[in-house]
Amino acid sequence: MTENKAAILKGTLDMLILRVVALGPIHGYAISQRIQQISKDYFQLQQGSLYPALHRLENRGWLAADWRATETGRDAKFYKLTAKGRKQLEAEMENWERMSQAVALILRTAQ
Amino acid sequence: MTENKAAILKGTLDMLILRVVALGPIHGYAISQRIQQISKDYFQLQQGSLYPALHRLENRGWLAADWRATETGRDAKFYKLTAKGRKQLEAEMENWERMSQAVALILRTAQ
DNA sequence: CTATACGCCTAGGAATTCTAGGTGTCAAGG
DNA sequence: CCTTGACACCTAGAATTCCTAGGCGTATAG
Repeated sequence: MTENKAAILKGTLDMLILRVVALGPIHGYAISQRIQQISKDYFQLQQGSLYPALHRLENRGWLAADWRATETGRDAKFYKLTAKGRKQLEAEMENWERMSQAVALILRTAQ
Repeated sequence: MTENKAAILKGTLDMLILRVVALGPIHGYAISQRIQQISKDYFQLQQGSLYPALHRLENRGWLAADWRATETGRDAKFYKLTAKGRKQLEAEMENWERMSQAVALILRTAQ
């Protein structure tokens, strides 16, 4: 039924966004393109997931935003990581490592 | 706030349960113990997550159950994998591999 | 006889992502 | 000129999943 689409695992999106923003100031629309590009088209982030997530991250003080013009002259909301956001990203990455190793333990348990 | 607990990533639980049941017929209570044990106490599966998940998997035809006695003489509901369940498990494991590799691409993007 | 482990269950809340809509600008092609 | 598509933002509500917090009953150890 729904096994065909590359949906994003719930709880992972925040980390992915923080990680991409950590590469340098970037606006929302470009974040989704970048995530898709870096993941070699595996992740296809929907706008209805993207923007609420960005507002959530901003409300929690992990991202800060300001409006600027893009290279092509359009207005866009550029995000950058706050100090809190950087700590959060580190924590989430560590947790991801431990979690995926725990999953690996279960998946690879021979018999 | 909630950064201390080893919550299970949403969407992962079904795969973990299917994988443990694939090791041989086992009842619900033992499944949660086994997941905790194999993951070296990383995952602590709550009963309020476990039993609804088991019913879900049974309804989808991935698990089949029957009541039997445990070694200690108690009644318990033993689950085993169906053919459909085995296919589902394989699909979910493949998907997990691809997904975690896509995450790794993003987390390890230099710069 | 009382606390703990075993073994099952449910209702409701919290959190996250997706579907499906909407707005407006600009550039390219017919 | 005019329509299509990419760009760039937004929201409401559905769907899903997991957790919290209860509940039931039996057996065993202290």
